[in-house]
Amino acid sequence: MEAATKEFISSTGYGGHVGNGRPCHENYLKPPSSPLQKDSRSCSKQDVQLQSTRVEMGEVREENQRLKKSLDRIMKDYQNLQMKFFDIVQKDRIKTTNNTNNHQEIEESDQFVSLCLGRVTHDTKEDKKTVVSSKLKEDDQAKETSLTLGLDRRFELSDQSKVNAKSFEELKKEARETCWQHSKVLKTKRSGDDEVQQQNPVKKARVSVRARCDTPTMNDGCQWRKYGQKISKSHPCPRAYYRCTVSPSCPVRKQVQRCAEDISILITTYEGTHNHPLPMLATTMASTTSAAASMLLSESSSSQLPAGHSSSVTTANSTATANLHGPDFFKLDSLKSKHFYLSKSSFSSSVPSHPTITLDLTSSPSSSLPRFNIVSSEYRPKYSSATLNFNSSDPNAMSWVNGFLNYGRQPYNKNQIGNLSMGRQPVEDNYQSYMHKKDLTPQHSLLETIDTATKAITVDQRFQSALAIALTSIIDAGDIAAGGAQRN
DNA sequence: CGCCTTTGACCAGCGC
DNA sequence: GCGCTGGTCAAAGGCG
Repeated sequence: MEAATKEFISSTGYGGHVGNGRPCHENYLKPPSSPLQKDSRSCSKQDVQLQSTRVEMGEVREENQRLKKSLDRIMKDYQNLQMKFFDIVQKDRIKTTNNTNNHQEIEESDQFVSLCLGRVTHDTKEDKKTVVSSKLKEDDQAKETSLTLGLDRRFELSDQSKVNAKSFEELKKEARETCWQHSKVLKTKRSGDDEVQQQNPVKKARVSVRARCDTPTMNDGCQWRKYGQKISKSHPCPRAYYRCTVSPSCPVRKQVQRCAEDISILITTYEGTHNHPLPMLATTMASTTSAAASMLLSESSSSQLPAGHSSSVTTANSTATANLHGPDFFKLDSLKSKHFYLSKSSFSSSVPSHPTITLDLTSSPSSSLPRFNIVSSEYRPKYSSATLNFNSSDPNAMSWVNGFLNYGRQPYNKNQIGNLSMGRQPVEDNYQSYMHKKDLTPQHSLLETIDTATKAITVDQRFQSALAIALTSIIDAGDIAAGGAQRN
């Protein structure tokens, strides 16, 4: 906060240093250089200037105090809103869970895919599945504090299948545990997966992230090892295949490819679920992709249901809600608002592929759309795909700078780049966007408060810079406190 | 020496 | 059945 104030002062030119770098009070306290005061007119002129500078300083101090107070208020409102929103989400989750249980009776062989990105508590499974083996429960408990990234396939088994749920899940688990440890074991695993595929031909859901990035890959906080590269005829840029190397058994993979139209845009596609703790940055990224995929999956499932039935992706949603913390909170829940982000008519396509959702984090000068709007969709049969657009002509748009995810306006201090400097303002914009769509009147006054503050912020660039630094310092402090600040 | 990237080969799925 | 394509393997070589 102090740093913000100082920066604000210096950037506004109201700084306490005048000309020679000495504090101004030193200037006007210093006796005139000439004891004879031969130029009394210039001296009085100086006095006037000093007086006016003093007055300005006083005004700036008051202004800074006001800004501090209003910033504090915004932060408190923000936290309150988080808590309220969390309550709403929990209630929604309970409702969805009930609907899902009803749905299970109707759609016996329905299958769904869920995401468990970020910090995950697996107890939500127990809410959904009536038949869960004790072994799996133990396994889930063991993983309760783990972090996962990627997409986790889950299968809603038919009643018949439920009878064999244990053996089925055990097969899956065994296959996962032995994954990539040995080539022969790998083939065993793949054959195991083949069994799964035969029973459930739906491919793994993917989350594709489009972002401007000047490095070969985006730094998403994870360690990756390149295991292949392909050049396709239809695409001028090669596609690189990476797998997560944080844990040898981690099944998560990603594909990285430059956009054909604009090679400055990097398209990263994630697939799979991390089975190991993740660094903070990766968790943040995971939450973002999780939210997107949750929406996709939610729509995918609901699109196959009769009207009136809610999505069967409650596992994904409830998992996601368990991860709510910080700015991701908004994204997760905003994305879950299917009424806003996806239309059911969108899901009709013709080319079979992985269900894929695209997060467009590129900033396009031609776009004036608000963030988190869908601008285009690449829908495929059975496996829905969608594109979320974070585009904006607004410089606050998210982007990858030097390989690091950067939310919001570029910080003045470039050292902050690696810290995922996710400014509150864009988050608040997202939140407002969501809230306006949902028309949640109880928080309306709070929204107005935030809206007013947001306008004030966006109008005054100097305040933006001061605020950005202040907020970044808060976030940094939080990261340090959490011991999770990861810089790669 | 271990880890990583590169790259040609291989395999499976899909369309014709 | 054939060819194309996406995805993966694994040997070879580079690098610290």
